[in-house]
Amino acid sequence: MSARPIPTRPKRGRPRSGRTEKAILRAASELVASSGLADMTIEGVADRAGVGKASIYRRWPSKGALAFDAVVDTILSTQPTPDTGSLEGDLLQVARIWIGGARGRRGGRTVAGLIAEVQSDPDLAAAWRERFVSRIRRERRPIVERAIERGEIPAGSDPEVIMDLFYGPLYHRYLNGHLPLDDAFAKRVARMVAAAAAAGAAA
Amino acid sequence: MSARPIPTRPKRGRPRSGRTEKAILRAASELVASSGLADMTIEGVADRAGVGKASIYRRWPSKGALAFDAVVDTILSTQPTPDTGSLEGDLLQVARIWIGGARGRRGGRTVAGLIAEVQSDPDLAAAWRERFVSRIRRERRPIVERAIERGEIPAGSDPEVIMDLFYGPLYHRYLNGHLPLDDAFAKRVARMVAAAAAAGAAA
DNA sequence: AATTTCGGACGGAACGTCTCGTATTTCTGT
DNA sequence: ACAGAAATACGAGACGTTCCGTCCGAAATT
Repeated sequence: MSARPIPTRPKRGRPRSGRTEKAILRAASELVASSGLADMTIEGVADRAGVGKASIYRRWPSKGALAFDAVVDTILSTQPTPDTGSLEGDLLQVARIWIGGARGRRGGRTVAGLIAEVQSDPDLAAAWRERFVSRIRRERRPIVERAIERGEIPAGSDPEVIMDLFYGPLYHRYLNGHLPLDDAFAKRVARMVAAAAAAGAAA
Repeated sequence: MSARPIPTRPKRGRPRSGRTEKAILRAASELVASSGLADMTIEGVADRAGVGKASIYRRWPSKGALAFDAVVDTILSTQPTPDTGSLEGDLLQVARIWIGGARGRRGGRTVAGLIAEVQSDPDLAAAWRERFVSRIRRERRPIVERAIERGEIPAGSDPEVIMDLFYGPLYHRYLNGHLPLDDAFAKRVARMVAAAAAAGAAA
């Protein structure tokens, strides 16, 4: 699926050019940023990168896979895990960062485009889960664990359900756009999730 | 976007055939059910309906709009609003019905396909919000209102936030597929949302 | 010599537009 | 009242476009 930086035994023949790799990812990233993921095309990426299409298909199996690799690191690198001293405070912080991201990069539709892409491509869906969803949830897990250690919420609380209850509403408004994704919403979500967890409803 | 049953002044020329309209919607609906929304094509619909492509484009501006009209009524008609006597009971009932739907029709990916489609088409997104999201939320609103009347939750509780907190996690697992969408999850979501609302966190 | 790289050509699928000849309806002129 | 003209819809499908994913010959590198 993605480029493997595994240093394989040097084989015979001309080796792949690292320059080509970089140029493709860079071009794809730029095109997604300027035109949106839905309008990005493999041919467009090849032209901009000054590369043959075969060189792209040799490395990535589909448009979605390339877009994923071109974009996922940028998205992931922007969100640290806060430690404010309370569950609600941590959640609010994360929600604010998340909303900021959703408003930022190209109107924040990049992630929406990826989620859309993933709905009709099982392989890509697996990559999405493993390299994006699971990774973020793993990173945010200490928020719940610390809340348990502090005695804020019961020890048996399920971090997964708490994560779903927290991220679910954010993505819901983000993808449907039925109501604003603003700071007031961030506060309410953080407060409600913290309250539900404190009440032991996640146990 | 959709067929208007408004009795307009009869214009000159041959009127549109209601039979053609029905045939197109029926064919589109069948194709979505059998092949999935992503694989439905306008040409396929035209062939199956025994209709020219122009007759489709005369009525719907895009593939997404047609798919939406062909499918939305079927999805909406299957979900009554329960009244079990408690907020948590009502929410659990809705969650179970919702999950049942997500597992039912063609693996339940139809709604996922529509949400994906909507992410890159602003007009379709508006139709989605108005004719699907808002409609369901309007129908489910009594669940929250009754809970307020019963004194289960504070009078100032915001039904919209409660809806987001409830539906958000369901859609989150549905679209990402990172964890199972089962009855245990339904119970926990219902319990947590009810607990958060009872604690007055939605006020 | 072996093997992979490269840019680009190629065939295929689906899009959305357009034209054809025909059918159906309203409008206009007598 | 009636005939023709005008307008619009119809099914069928050709058309040009875009993009996909594969294939090809030549160049590059080991």
